[in-house]
Amino acid sequence: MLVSNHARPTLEDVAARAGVSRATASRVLNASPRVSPEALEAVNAAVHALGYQPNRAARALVTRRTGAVAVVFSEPEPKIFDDPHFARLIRAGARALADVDVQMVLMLVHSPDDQARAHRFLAGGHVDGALVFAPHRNDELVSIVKKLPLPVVYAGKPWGSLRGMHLVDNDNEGGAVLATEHLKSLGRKKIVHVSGPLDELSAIDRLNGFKAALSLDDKGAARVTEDGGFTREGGRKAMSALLAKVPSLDAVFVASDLMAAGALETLHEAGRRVPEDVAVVGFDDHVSIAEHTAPKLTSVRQDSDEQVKHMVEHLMKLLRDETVKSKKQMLPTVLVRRESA
Amino acid sequence: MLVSNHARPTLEDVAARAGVSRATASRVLNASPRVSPEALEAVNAAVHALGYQPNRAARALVTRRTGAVAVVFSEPEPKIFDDPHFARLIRAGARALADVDVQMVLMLVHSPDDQARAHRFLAGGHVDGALVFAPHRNDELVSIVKKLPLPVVYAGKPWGSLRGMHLVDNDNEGGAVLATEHLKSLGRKKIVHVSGPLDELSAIDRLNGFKAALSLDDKGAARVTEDGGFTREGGRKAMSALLAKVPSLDAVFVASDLMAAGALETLHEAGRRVPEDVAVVGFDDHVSIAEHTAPKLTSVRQDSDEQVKHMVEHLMKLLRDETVKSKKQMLPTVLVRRESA
DNA sequence: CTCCTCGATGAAAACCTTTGAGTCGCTGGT
DNA sequence: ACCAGCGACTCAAAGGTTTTCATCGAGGAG
Repeated sequence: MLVSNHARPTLEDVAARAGVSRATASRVLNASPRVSPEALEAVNAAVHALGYQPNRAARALVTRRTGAVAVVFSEPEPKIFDDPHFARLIRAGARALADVDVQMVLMLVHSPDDQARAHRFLAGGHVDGALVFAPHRNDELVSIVKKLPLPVVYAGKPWGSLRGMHLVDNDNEGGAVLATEHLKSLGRKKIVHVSGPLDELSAIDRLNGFKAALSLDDKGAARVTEDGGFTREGGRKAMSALLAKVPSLDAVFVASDLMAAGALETLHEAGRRVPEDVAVVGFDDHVSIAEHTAPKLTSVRQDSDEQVKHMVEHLMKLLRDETVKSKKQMLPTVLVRRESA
Repeated sequence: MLVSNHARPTLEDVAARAGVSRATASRVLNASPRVSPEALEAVNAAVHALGYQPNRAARALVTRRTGAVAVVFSEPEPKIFDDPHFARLIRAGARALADVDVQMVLMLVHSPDDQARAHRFLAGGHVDGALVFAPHRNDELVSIVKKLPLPVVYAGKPWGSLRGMHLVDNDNEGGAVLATEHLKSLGRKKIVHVSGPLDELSAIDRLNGFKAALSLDDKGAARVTEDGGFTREGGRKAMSALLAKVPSLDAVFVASDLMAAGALETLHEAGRRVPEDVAVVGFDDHVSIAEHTAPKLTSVRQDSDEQVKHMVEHLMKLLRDETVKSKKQMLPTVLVRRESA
């Protein structure tokens, strides 16, 4: 009976061993309610004994479902991937998708070439849906993806019209308000801001929160804000510029931890003590950064794991039920106090 | 998710439009030599006109090939993923696999649970092969993967017997020799070493290179070496310990850039000037780190992009021809001089 | 002119699963 | 006794591609 034939067992084999038809075996595997307890048990036993694993291709062929989803990062500046934020998102995606037993197909798109490839791939029906990370202004990829008849969930707000889109965003503006209010509550009077690149909506939202908390108009904000480009080096430079523009500053809200790390270095070199002379609040709460700066960084936490988990959850809902309507989900942010403010 | 408007064209449609049979159309797509020039052109035209894309599932069903390969990172300490090295490898993998038009299925395994899942997945025939990154000693995953009838290429030497394995390694030992010789050539007399965790062979190889260049035995090496765990924080601590153990040190070879960044901070705090008092050489040549330390870091370059590219190439060879024999490939390393040594 | 060879092509089987339609044996109502 | 209804199952038809084998026609050798 036990044939150690190295060919993988098929559903037919399972059915034969369980003494039922292929159809019944299939129904057991798909948890159909219309099977008797005996059949169910017999089939399960056979599956176990044979170590049966459904053939994904055959299943995909008939269900027209691939059991895979694409995770797409659109980012013209490949070096930004050095940001630990990126690693965190990938990690979260891998985990969340594995949990629901779907394959994660990772796509990194930088060049127009990559865009074309992504277009071909996504249009080719190789995946059931996609998670898209495309933070930049006027990203061609978003227009491409929008036209596809493919369920997509975005991370954050992509640039452009949001009509009919599904997305899970962090409350960037709220978090920025939190940070700024905290600095105010410490009695700081000259609060400045290192922003992210203003072609990303998350950076704009954070800037807006900063402005709102201080009741600043555009002009006022411009006087106390510098763009740090979401890089460590950018954070250094922006901080230098701010020290020059506003020598009397006593607090700074930095729109990312990576930039904050750079800003701290600049402040240190300039002889300003943190938090005594200058209070600093970051954004992201990247433990691997925030816990290792000197002093440890107070930061606004956005839970990327949670964000990705929600994205996956929502995409699965979309895949099950085509009629889910457009939905924008907003995740709360919270201030984590450490030593820098 | 298919839209009723435009059902995707099948090979049948292409054949009809080109006025040939499905078989011939298929032959064209698979670049079979046995088709007439006219047929070839007609089919290509039809493919283009219809925007035809082969159905992957159907193809997989008959060829018993999935067109996907797994990229597996086995790493008990999830936080290590914050290392930019990880991001770089993923990026390189995504690119290299996309170039040969195969899907990359990313698997991150931390826990025994993850191992079980990976086992099921890899044994389930869901991929044609795997690229495995498993640097740690006695990694259970390696034993699991070894038993699978699945073509696998390893990154670096996994722990244990290498019989019959395919791998692409960097010349860690040679690079370490390079670094140490360079420090010697600068006239440094008291050279110490911050190693990686000694449950990784790459760390051991680098340590061995260091020992070889200085003709040290185990005892001698122990006196001038500290384990920095491949983390920034570990680098700081190891450097402190070394300063205590060998106050007169005038050079240090650090087994990774991330650790070197930490070591530089410690040296700075201790008032040692780099490179005047202490010369520092890192390993990895991570531009995003090495270019942004103060002073800029001299480092041993290992080209991860190249490594991954070779891994993919070799795996593809394995997939085409089952009879390729076991092969260990070694990639050269080279010293990149900047300011720190 | 016939017989062969050979290259290009087509018909059809095979890959493995899901699923709608049909079958079978019971129960319970009339 | 009969029939409707029902639950549990089986049959067999897709689903789109590759590949083997047979066929067909043309051209060369005899």
